[in-house]
Amino acid sequence: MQRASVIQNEIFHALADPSRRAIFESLTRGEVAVKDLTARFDISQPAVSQHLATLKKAGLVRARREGRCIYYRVRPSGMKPLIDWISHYRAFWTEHVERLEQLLETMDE
Amino acid sequence: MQRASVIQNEIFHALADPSRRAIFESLTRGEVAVKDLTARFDISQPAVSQHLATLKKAGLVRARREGRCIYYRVRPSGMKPLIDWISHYRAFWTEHVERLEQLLETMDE
DNA sequence: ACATCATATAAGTGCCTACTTATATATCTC
DNA sequence: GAGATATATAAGTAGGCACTTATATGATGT
Repeated sequence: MQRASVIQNEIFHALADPSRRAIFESLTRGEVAVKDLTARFDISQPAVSQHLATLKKAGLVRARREGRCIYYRVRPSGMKPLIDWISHYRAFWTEHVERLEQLLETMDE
Repeated sequence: MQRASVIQNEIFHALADPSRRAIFESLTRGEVAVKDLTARFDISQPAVSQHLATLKKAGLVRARREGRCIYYRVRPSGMKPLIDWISHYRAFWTEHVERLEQLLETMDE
């Protein structure tokens, strides 16, 4: 479980940054080249590359070179550790959320 | 959608820190007082309180005073923005993950 | 070979954050 | 009320991180 939590750290860290999450969300709509990502966001090209490197290290995206361009896309199984982390407490959510779904709002205050 | 993403920011930020995630995981096993959390982790009591304040601000936990102790517990509906964020790309996951569940490993390399 | 385009890496900088110690606030006991 | 316990807040600090500009690497076209 040590390895898993290290990966979880990297995934949570990668998704914690708004710019990185925005880039990731862009990629969920399909493969995008770095230059196109750079055009979409108001940060420099190196900043985009650095974010992509972080996402890649976390296993959330993959890269593919085609000529001069490098296309990034989401690596679907990369989300698994995040989903695993959530579903690790699935029993808890089930017990508290699903069963008392309609009462959640009143529970909050 | 602006409000939602602000909350998402706070949740991802809150869960990005390993200590904070460990504290949160402790709370999923039931209500715990601050002093007991302080005993469990190798950080100071103020550090624990600060982490709890961050989790609380993100809507992930709630506090209840009983005498001198303050008991923290998970706020179940606090996870909703995170689950919403993931399920926002549910179609994507469905397409790539669920349908090709057995092929994920081979897809990775 | 050279110029251009696309991306990554290096190096530097300012801000954020996670921690610390010290102190304030709140509750209980005597 | 005084002291003890439990927690929160204040203030300071060191390290990390997200950005920048500058430069290196790599591919294409002429």
